[in-house]
Amino acid sequence: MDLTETQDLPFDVFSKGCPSRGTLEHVTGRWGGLTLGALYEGSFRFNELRRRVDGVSEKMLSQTLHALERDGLVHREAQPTNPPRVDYELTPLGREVAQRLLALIHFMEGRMGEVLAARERYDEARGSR
Amino acid sequence: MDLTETQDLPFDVFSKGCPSRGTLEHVTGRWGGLTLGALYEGSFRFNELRRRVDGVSEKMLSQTLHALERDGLVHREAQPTNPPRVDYELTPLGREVAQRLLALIHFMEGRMGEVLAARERYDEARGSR
DNA sequence: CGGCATCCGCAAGGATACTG
DNA sequence: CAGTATCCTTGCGGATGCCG
Repeated sequence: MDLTETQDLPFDVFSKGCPSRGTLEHVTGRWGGLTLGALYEGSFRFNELRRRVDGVSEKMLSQTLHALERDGLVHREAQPTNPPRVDYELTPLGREVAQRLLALIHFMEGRMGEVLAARERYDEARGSR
Repeated sequence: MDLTETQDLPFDVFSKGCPSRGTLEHVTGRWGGLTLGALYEGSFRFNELRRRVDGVSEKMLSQTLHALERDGLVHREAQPTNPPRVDYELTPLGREVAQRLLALIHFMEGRMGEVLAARERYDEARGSR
């Protein structure tokens, strides 16, 4: 698999107006990525997700889920019971996206030692400025 | 490779205070991802990069490059000539990160048809509201 | 050419209150 | 529980000007 090759696809994320850039931002955005990652482990209710994605506000989680649902990456299953119960899960497409995203996340987590070391070298070289 | 498994690493991006979340945001941020993607194709000068990453401002590109350099993902090679010449390229670590990021990007680009279709279904179902 | 310093508008996003 | 609505602050990010 040659990742170097610039494929001749109709959607090029490097072009300003391309809709793929918007979707990429939903996926890699501040909360989008963490939400997809959390949902990769299973189906969760709204407040369960909130606890899993540490730091997300109610508003942002709601907004993020709507965007991902609209892009066809997340499925929303609502039961009209009382009290209401709503479950979120990944669609097949969402699973494939999340898998690739987690590959990146786990890789980063595993190399944080190198990253932190690089930072120290950088900060030391430029001291305080 | 089981991506489901929650590894017992010292760095967990799902926790609020973890430094890995910051680095992930540099990588997946609005311009970070596109910059890494562009640099995957080779070494480039500042203004070459600006042209490749369509829409990025001078300030944001500069800021992005600094963050990535500090995290040890990008190497900056400056020649003290006149006029100055500065080349940017990925470090080995940066290459591995970019590769995983591009896997995600190219996958998304290839599935944009499905995404766009899902959006239409979503918007139609909820019509105007 | 390759930047940094500054100003500033605006939208992302947090806190809170309220609804079904 | 599962959200929506509203207010308000922060800081992202664009524009401009200047420097080595």
